[in-house]
Amino acid sequence: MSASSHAFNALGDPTRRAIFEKLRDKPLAVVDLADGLPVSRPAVSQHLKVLKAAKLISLKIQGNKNIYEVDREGILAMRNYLDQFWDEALDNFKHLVEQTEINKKYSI
Amino acid sequence: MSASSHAFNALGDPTRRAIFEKLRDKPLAVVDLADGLPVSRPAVSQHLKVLKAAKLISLKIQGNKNIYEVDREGILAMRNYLDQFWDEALDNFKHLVEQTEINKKYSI
DNA sequence: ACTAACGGTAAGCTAATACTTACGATTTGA
DNA sequence: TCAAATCGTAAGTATTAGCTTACCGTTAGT
Repeated sequence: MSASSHAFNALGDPTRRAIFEKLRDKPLAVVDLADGLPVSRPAVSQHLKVLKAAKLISLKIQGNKNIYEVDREGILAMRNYLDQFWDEALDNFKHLVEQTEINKKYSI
Repeated sequence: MSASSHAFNALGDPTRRAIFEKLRDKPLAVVDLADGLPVSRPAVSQHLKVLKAAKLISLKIQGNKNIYEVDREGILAMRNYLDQFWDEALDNFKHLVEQTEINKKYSI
């Protein structure tokens, strides 16, 4: 099982995408994530578990609260997967990200 | 329902990913796609329907055979979605693809 | 013309999964 | 210290979705 396969599966669910999109702007606690969503908080917790396993989000515990934030590792895995099907821009893009500092730690 | 949501759902299934990956190198007919996969040919047809709806593949009918090939539109939709969560490389990449001929028709 | 190959769809079954409620552990703050 | 808040997990249910077999229409080739 590659890393990207978990990620595609994770974002395949509409509720998980909604959670993921809530984290786009800023990190949020579980209660804040559940707020406004049409499912219960335990359901959100279960989705967070899947997103975390896919390395699409990461967790930092702040006392009482569990703060989740976007993790680029899962996103990068999906991008690399998609790039296999992408002829024209692929070479140019790869050269670009090789020079990008933030990506070096993921060793593209 | 955005275009990318269908695409993530489509690639969330391992059998569909296997089908999609078979099309990475060259277009294939349904029988050729089903060959080697652990599911029946009708199952493959059903998966192809989902992949096509997600605009990840397209179809050209050649007489007897239905030839499927990778469609960049769905891939591009997913990339654009993921770029929303991608701070650093985003701006540079966007400038790059704007200059890439093949992408202009999708109006990034 | 007739047979074989290709492939989409329908019907039905089964397994996966998203959801709920209930519970317990930890932390905060009054 | 004790009540309230946060959040993960377990158990159970119900819907989803992927699979099979059966069937039918179209095209290719003899």
